[in-house]
Amino acid sequence: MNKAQSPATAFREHNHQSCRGDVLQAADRLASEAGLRLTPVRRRTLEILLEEHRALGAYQVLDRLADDGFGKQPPVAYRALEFLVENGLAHRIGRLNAFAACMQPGVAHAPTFFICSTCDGVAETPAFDVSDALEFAGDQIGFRVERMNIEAVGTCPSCQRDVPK
Amino acid sequence: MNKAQSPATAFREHNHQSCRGDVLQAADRLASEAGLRLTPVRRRTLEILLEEHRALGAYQVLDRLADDGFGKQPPVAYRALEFLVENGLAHRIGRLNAFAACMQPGVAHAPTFFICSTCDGVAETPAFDVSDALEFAGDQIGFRVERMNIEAVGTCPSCQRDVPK
DNA sequence: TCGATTTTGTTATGATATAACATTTCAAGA
DNA sequence: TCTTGAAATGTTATATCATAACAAAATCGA
Repeated sequence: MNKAQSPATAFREHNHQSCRGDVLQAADRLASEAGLRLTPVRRRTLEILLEEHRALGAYQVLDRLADDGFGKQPPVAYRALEFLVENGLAHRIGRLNAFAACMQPGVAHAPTFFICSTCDGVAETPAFDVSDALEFAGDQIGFRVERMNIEAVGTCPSCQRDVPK
Repeated sequence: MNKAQSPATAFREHNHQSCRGDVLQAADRLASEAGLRLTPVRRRTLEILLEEHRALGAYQVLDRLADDGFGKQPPVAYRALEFLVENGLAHRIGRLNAFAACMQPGVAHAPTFFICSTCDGVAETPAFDVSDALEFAGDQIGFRVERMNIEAVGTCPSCQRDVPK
């Protein structure tokens, strides 16, 4: 497990330069292996999501894409984001109507997010227990689970320190 | 545990008339105990959500409220829905930008939803394992969980029968 | 009853998302 | 290498979801 894959890197001091690079590299590898077309807009979109450990709205992404000379209309961003989500390179966070890069690309997992309501930081952890439990709960009622969305809103360690309740 | 509270009633044959009544009754009791003002718009909004085991968008709710002589503008619905959500009588489903009545009002729980992508049915189950696991995962990284949102999208038992994969 | 507070309603606007279609790019087979 | 169909990109236009700001009415306690 590399640095980018260890749990909750987002909320800890880390070399973000390399964390970002790791994910991007994994995405490139994945793309060439799976025959995905990680085109310039798509790759740039992923880079944008990776710039910070935060979820970005589609229009924030769009602004940056436009700055870089890509199209200026909403579908440009939505399509790139949709591609990334469908191919497991990013996740949509329902609670925020926003998107975040996947920190474990290629590793099968149900995305589990911890969203800090103070700093808007987003951490993604493997949390297999959680997804297993949800899958099991589905089985119990005969529900075939296809996708899951697990989100916790609260306060991250660093924001707890800043304003100690 | 009454009928309305048993897991995944939504996906089973049941007397919806009474299931609805049970929840409404529990809401009334809760309101008088906690001093909540379950006013006409708010109560009607809850009734509307209870009419089917589906999540409704705010504008769908608004249309029905308007038909009943309440205000015709978005804030009317959003405010009533917000009140219900804040007081645990309804939940917002991020994935759908929609709202569903809480089927276990007054019972402390993290809402766990099973959303059928075929029929749009929504079941809420207690699934304590899931929320416990999520809470635990939060502890591990020092994240203080305040609210959670757990959603699974897939196919409900009855829709699996109709179109057997 | 009076005054403060909450609730309801309105207008106006902001934020998020997609449909439909034209143009360009790309990759695979002839 | 040329052709051609599919995929990707870009545009316009519009749909859908959500809230800010303020006025009027209802409610509740002193």
